[in-house]
Amino acid sequence: MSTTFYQQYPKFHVAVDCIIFGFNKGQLKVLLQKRPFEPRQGEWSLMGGFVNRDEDIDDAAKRVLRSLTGLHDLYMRQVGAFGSVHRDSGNRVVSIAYFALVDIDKVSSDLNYQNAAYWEDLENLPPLLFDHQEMVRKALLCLRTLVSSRPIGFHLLPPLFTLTQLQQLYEAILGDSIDKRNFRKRINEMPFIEKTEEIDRKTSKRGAILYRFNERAFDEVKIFKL
Amino acid sequence: MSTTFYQQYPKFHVAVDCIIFGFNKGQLKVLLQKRPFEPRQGEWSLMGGFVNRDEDIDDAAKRVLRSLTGLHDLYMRQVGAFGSVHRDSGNRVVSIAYFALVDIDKVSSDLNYQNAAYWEDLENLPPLLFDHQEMVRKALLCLRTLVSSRPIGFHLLPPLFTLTQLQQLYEAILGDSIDKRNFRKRINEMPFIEKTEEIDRKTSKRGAILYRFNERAFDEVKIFKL
DNA sequence: TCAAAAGTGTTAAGTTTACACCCATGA
DNA sequence: TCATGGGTGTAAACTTAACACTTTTGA
Repeated sequence: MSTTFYQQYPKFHVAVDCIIFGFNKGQLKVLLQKRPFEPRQGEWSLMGGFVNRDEDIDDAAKRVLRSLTGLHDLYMRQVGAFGSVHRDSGNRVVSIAYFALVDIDKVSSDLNYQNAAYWEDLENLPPLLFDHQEMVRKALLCLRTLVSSRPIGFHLLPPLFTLTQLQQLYEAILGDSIDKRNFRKRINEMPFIEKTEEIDRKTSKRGAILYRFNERAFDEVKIFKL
Repeated sequence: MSTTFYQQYPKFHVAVDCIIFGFNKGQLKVLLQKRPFEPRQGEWSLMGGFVNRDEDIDDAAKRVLRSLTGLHDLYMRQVGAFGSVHRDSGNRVVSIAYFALVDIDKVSSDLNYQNAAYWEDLENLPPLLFDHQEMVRKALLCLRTLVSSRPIGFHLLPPLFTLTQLQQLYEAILGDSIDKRNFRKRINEMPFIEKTEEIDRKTSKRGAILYRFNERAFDEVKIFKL
């Protein structure tokens, strides 16, 4: 029987840990949790969970993300596996890190409250449990690489956004300032970023034009370009 | 006791699978193995192994790589975790894929023979076991991204190499042809690629200058640039 | 009326691409 | 002597970077 051969090898707990990025007031944020169980209860950590017996690891990540945000569809990518022997002081756990991008306004604050989860500025994170700091670092690298080649930033913004918001988002992700005119010129060349009729008056007296990401138009560009 | 909390969760076999890239005669190659055990014994697969109880996952990958190549120091990077429920038909196994770059001449052919391992052209791979095809695809994407931003190609070449070899290597990795003069111009601007006094006469009557990668010079460039 | 954010083009610098011939040598 | 792979520079196209003032309006 085939399982016999496998059975001589050790088994491990397998977990997922999620780096949930949000964006608000020009700041990139990460959703952190006060760890609700021992060991090291109360320390700041990423939201995680163990993989279930009949669950794909990606589905485990989706489940954890859903349980903390209430969101069913969100942008999520694997960052990598973390498997040092002593990375978790409780027991041997191999953990797969995922990052997710969410519209911070759509996240359920009830669920955040129930899970003792809080948005913290990426620039000013508290010390984190285990290797979670390293997971965040790698997730940010992943995000930077992706955002430079694909329009995924929209997942961090509300459906309608101003160009100033979009620019601040890119600056926050890339950690560098961008020339306003050059930025707007580039955006103007992207047919999938559409001007709307709406005006935002929250952040300026004059008001700023609201834009929208048109996924359909983006897919068309892809067809012709790739 | 802290382990109590963890114990309610399931455990899984955790494996590593290695995509070992080599380069010979203008072709990128992958080292494949005839799977030596059931289930699906005899099918083409990547070289893999289970993670040991007190072993980091990276160390497990190094061990597997060493057992098949005889090499202790090789360039290796994690590709990602693969964890679909039914990816392995033998049992539930979460597998972490790693790719490695080796100088094909330094690989022990005795060990290859003992492990029923063979170099196959990347362009012309046989059907592979489980999700190994997908692992190779992701590894190649990883490799392309890395090779475009860092000088890691040297790990696939002998210590001394000609510019033609180097160009063919880049062409094989990127899957695109490169203009010879533009390529050489770029290489010339890299102080860490050093001309030597040696001439290679294997591939041409006239002979070609052999070059060498100077890691120390590369590190100096890094210090000033980063 | 003024403070605060929105919006708008041009030029220079740098990078990338395209392209064709001579060289050295062993067979 | 000729076939084979090695080696070399320039100009055009394109991309990126630098830069400053006017507009609108609520307080």
